[in-house]
Amino acid sequence: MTMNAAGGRRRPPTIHDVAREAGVSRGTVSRVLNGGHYVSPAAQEAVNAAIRRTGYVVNRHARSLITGRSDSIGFLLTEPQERFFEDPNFNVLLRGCTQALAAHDIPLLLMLAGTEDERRRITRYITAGHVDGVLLVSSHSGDPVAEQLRGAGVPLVACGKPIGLGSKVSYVAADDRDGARDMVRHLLSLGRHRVGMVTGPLDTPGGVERLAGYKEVLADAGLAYDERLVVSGDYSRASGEAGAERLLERAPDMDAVFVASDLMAQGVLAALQRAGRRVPQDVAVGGFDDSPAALASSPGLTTIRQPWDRISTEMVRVMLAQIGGEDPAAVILPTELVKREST
Amino acid sequence: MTMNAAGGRRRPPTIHDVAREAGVSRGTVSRVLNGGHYVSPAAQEAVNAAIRRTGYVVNRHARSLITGRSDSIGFLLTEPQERFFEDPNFNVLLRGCTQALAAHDIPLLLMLAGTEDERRRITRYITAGHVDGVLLVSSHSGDPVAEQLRGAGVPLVACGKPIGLGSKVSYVAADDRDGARDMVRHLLSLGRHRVGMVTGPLDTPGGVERLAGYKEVLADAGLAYDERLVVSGDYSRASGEAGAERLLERAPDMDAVFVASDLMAQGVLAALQRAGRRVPQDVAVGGFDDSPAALASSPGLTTIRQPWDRISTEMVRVMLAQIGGEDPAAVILPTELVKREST
DNA sequence: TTCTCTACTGTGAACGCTCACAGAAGCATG
DNA sequence: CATGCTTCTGTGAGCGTTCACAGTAGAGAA
Repeated sequence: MTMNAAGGRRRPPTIHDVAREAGVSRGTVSRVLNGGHYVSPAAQEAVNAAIRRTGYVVNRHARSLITGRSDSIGFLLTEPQERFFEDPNFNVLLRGCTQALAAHDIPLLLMLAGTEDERRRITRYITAGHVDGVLLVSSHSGDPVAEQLRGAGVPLVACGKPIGLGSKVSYVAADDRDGARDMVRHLLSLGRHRVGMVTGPLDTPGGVERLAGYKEVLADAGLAYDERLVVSGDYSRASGEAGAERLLERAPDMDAVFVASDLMAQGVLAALQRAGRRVPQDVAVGGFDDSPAALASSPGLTTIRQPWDRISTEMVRVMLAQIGGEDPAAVILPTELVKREST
Repeated sequence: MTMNAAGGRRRPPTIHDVAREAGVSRGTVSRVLNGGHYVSPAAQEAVNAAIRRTGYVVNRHARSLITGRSDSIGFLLTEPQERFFEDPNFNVLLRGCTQALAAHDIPLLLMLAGTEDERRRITRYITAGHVDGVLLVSSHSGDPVAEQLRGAGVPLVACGKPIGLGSKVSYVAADDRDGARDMVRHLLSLGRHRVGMVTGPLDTPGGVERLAGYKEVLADAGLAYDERLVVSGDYSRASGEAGAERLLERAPDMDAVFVASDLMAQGVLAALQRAGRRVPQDVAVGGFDDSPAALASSPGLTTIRQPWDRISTEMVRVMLAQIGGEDPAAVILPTELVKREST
């Protein structure tokens, strides 16, 4: 007596029911479901109406069984878990990818590889063909998981240029060097001459490139490279704090600092404030990422925006193209300077 | 000439291949795969050896097609996206659930419902039976998605007690009231008498319960409830900051404050420092959650630990029990006071 | 012996879909 | 009128499992 939904849990309609309802064959319904080529408008309409009437939704398992595709893709994070807990960039990227995939009706399977055990399990899961491809986030070089997946022929799209994986793996990245140049030019344009830098880890392309941009602009401006003005961190807040302390010690006359991530920049701000330096009056601070952390810090952080939305949509686009048989591709996206109160 | 992995992409072994290799029938292999009841030790061993030799992994789609289960479960977050970006608690919970599910070889599908459009899409996806159950994170009351899912009979386990969903939905929560009592007792034990509070949103059970605990302890200690000492926030950092400012204005003699989340407590610390109050000397600050934010703040935040690991494993346990046919259950877990430098 | 019971094993029939193929209909071309 | 081409449609087979059922063998009871 009640509607379908309540209690009963009756068997859901199949493609067969839809075909009968629409007065056509299974084949025609299937064709409508998959793009509608070679289907007459009349049949098209009849099938769509029948689908609406019956409330039919495709059984993905039956489809996958025959197509061999799972129509789902994995999001694999091989960073240590503390970084996942600390850095909101992951959340932004995760949300972007989830959304971009949802537009194609593809679910995202979350895979977090912290321990060695997890790495093994996840590798096995992926190489078993349970996902069609993997969106990879792993900044450090020599990632064994990525290497294995690539070897197994799993479509892979990395966020940021992966080190040591050859040209066979696609990636989407922001233009790190150009962004760094913009920021350092901005700092110089404020009349600062003692510009320090807290770099990212130098075994990552991002870390190297942002440092390269810094050096280039200094050279162009005729300023000598002073190694007392450069320390390196690991993108964590704590390393930013420690870095700033070292800089203040080694170069007390520093009047600006370019920090390779917003999270580290938060640490830098804290260290500067503790040391009694005013930001931006005494020391101007520029970050990188435009992560939510940049807005949350006080004063608001001037930073280089990574176009996270475009990065995630591009990752998904490249992934789908690759699953469709295209060759791996590299996409570099432009960054943008966002001025706030810290400079 | 090369091993299976490279280039070739040959057809993976099926249960049939394993059966032939082991000299038994498909049925026997299937029985070994599913728990091994009614299988002789000899056959058991032969099948396992054959599986190892062939590198067989089950085709989940074929299995799902016949069992009707998807063997995957969704993690649904209906919070606004800013909260997802700001609050590391979500990451902790997400990781916990991913891990707990992985132990059962069940993938986690991430579902983020920000816009109305996404809500619809996700609801359709879930009610279509593409997941076996949903782990739900949505603190606010009257969540229409949750209501619909419950109506459709989808197994649901919420994190935190859901409002307005009747008793038909399982949940796992920390003992908010007891945790709040512990914290306020701790603050009083330091000799403070003017203890303020920044509450969570009062349309959430967590918000209400933590406030109730605060009131209880004050009453037990014979202290009058002073409404100038209580402001409410929305768990965001910014609301903590604003709350602290209001408290300082309305009750300048405040010597301690209990903040209903660590994130808000970060904001409170910032506001206090800006107002020139020393923590903990002038004002002691206690948070709630023991989120990564508590460790990152300076001074380190005394807080009430929510047992995130147990919360996530319990959520998964209850979920699997429910899928297995058991009734919805409520689990309340004890909290723990973690002392750091802010008190 | 014969029967029953338990422990184990094999087999056919689904599950709901897509794909390849065959065929029909309509229309232009030889 | 046959032929070919294009557009559309229906049908059978099969994807890799699990499940129900039938059947076998061996042990113990009648």
